[in-house]
Amino acid sequence: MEASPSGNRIILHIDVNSAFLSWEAVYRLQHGSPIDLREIPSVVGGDEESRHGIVLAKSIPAKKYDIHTGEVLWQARSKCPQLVVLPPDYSLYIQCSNALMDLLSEYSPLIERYSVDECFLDVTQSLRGRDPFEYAQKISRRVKKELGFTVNIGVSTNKLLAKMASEFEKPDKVHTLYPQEVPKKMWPLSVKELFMVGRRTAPRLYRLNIFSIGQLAHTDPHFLTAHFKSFGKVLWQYAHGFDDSPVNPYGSEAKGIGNSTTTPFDVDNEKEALLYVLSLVETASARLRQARLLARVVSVSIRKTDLSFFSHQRRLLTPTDNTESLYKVAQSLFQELWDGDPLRHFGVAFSSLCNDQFYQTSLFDEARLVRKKALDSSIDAIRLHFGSTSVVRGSFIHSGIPPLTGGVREDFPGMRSLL
DNA sequence: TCTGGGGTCCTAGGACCC
DNA sequence: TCTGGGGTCCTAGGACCC
Repeated sequence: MEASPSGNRIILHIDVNSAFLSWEAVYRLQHGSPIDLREIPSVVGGDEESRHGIVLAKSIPAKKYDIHTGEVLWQARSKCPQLVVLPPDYSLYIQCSNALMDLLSEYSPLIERYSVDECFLDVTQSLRGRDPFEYAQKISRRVKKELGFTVNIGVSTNKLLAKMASEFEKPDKVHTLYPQEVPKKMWPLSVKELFMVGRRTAPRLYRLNIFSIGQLAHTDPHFLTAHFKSFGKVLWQYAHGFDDSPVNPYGSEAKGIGNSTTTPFDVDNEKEALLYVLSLVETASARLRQARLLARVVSVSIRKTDLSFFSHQRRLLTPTDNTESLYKVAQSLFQELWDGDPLRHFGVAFSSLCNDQFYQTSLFDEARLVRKKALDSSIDAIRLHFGSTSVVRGSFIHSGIPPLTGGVREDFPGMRSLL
């Protein structure tokens, strides 16, 4: 293994243009639809009836109507009455995502899947003297030809700059953002365009008279740490384009597994609320077992009708993956958390995970635990073979509440908020 | 007319220990 | 009659990413 002549890495960031929407468009074209959704104002959006009605992805024509991802659908429609709204089809998106990752892995084994529609590729060793920009263009053309959708590719010497570069002009574009190009290409941008500057940090920076990424880069880092603590240093480094995080092909181990849901109607009684908590524990604990992990921390979260958010968590004496044990903790957490106000959202999450090979139990309750474990495995196996609704707890029958809430999906590495 | 669901990381404050 | 200081662990909340 030899380093590139300059000692620099070459990193690509590949980002599918309007991923969910492009994938829907390609699928429909392949199935005989005369319309390319990418060419008309269209969005993929959740179901409004059940209060999931937000924009998940938008076409470029929809963007011209000032429609944003995350916006509520009725608002998007008021901006564009002829807007076409499609329901999401996650299994299709996973297939498209996998196809893309398979194709890209041919260009380097150092591929890190950052989300369902984004990845980093370290091509330092695979370039063999070729020009990185042309190499990226070649990859991009092949994706378009073989998979039917377009990507943006950012080219640079680290992940941060590659990611910033892929955000430049869209769609179907390759951009470079090498360190020497930072003053010209990145510093003029608004500070809100910088990775990690979100809806809360941007206004705080404006109040400090910092409006462009260049101004942020030229701010005394001590001044930034005084205002933002350790995050101030991150902001300053990112504004300069400094980042030495590696492309990690295996992703890091999961730190937490959780499921949450917004309910179709406000929940105002404990019985119904606990059924939602149970249905989330069922799916989240099945994911835990599937990943062969045990949890030491259980947390329960709720959102009230005014969208205020609360959570309680508890550390267990012994890690477990047992549905019943986890539910008991979740139940008590919910009871100490809830003050009786109507709720619109529930969440259950497990963290402080450890490998299930070291499952240790006291002799006292070993027999009980073995039985519980056997029950979980049988139920998991039956659900796997006969469908997720083949075994349902009696308490859910006629309750109007789905017995399993939240997906037991193929595991994607979680999104890192830092690179 | 209220905004999904999956994550990661950081921080403040309190408990507790020596 | 007055309670210092350092360290660790835990919890709740808040920021960010897609």
